Amino acid sequence: MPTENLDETAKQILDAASRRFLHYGYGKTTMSEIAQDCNMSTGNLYRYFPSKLDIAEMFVHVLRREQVAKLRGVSDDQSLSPAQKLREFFILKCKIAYERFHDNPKAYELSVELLSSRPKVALEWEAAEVRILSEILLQGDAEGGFAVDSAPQTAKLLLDAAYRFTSPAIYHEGEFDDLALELNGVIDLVLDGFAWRAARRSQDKRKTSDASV
Amino acid sequence: MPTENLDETAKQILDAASRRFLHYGYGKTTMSEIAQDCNMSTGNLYRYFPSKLDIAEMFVHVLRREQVAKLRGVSDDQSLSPAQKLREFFILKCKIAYERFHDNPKAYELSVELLSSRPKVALEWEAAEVRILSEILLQGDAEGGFAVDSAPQTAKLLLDAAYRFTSPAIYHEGEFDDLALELNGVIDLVLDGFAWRAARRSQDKRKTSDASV
DNA sequence: TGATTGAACGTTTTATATAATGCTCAAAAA
DNA sequence: TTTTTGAGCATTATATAAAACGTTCAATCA
Repeated sequence: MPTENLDETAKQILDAASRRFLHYGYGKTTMSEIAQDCNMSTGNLYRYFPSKLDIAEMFVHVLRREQVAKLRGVSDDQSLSPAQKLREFFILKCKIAYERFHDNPKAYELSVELLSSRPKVALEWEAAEVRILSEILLQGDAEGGFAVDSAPQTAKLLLDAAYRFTSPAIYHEGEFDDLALELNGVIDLVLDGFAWRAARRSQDKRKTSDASV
Repeated sequence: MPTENLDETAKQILDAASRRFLHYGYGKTTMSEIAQDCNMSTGNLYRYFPSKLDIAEMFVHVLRREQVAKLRGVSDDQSLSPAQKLREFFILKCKIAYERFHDNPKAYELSVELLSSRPKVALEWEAAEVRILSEILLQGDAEGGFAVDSAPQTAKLLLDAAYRFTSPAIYHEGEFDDLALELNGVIDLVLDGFAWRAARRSQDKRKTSDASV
């Protein structure tokens, strides 16, 4: 579902719809308004998008791509250790969720509406994050700082543990810094868990090589 | 806010209200229905409870006391190690949230309504769990399996990490066993984190005692 | 032929009028 | 005096009518 493959007209529709979604929200923008903005009839919209909800899905898809790109940026940052990447990944994810909610309530509302009508989208989003996290975990495993059996499974586990801080569905009254502080506490503990497993693994190895001698 | 201190009449009111809350939900039971069940007028209800919401608060307070008692039972079980207690605590909390949602939607709905009108109640509930968890953590610290600096702070951290599995606000479509499996994965990692900290602490101690020689 | 239109259809949302509810308090009962 | 009552008030919920909306498709246009 890439934005690039879109027809020129489809892009125009998406653009007009996006402006209205951001300003007035999903429920308060009508198909005829979008059509008017594009100087066309409502019927013609359906030649480019199957439904209004599909326009919304494409809209959040664009937003989401920016987020995933940022998260991938953390994973690709060569100056960070795997442990630092893990921390930065979750702090950034937390920040994205926090700001989305506080700075852009319309986009937030739209995401909620979409996820309730299209649950599969949430699974795709999670899969994208699991992929990025898995890379970080495998790097940590290779360099010896972590010990990870199944990277995707462990990635999912980490997403679960950070859920409280990163879910857009949870309203946070306090400041972001307070939230980040608590999240860092969880990450500290998780990293210590990985450290323990890495230590145990190298200990096991030593035993095995001793036995084989 | 103990149930024992209640007037005989107040107990009768709470009893009648509880039956209706469970059967029809909070919104669908009226003060006049409660009054009828107690053979009294609506006005008289207000001599024993300040408002309908306060009856509801007392109702969930009773339910909640049972839950906290169960959780405390885990903490008091002498046959379990601190690590086992930690695991059982969260699995039980997860089970309570899961069953409340699936088996008793009316009570669930009531809790949601109460917590949105009375946010302080949620803080009290958390405080109760932090107290129980802190005891477990301190025991683990004393016996050497864990290393905990601030027990209440660490307890809150653990509640955060398990939020996804234990929050009544999150709907879970799958089976409980699947949920528990994932939760166990998080607990495994957390326990390894404690083990690492305990190992580091004893290592530091050795160094310190070496230096003092 | 391929693209576009806009009236028409069933559904959803909104506006409104009506009923019901939570709660108070002066009066009555105990 | 203390307890209870129930009509009355302001607010909330419900029912209903009207408007608006998403979507379709036969007709029109390029």
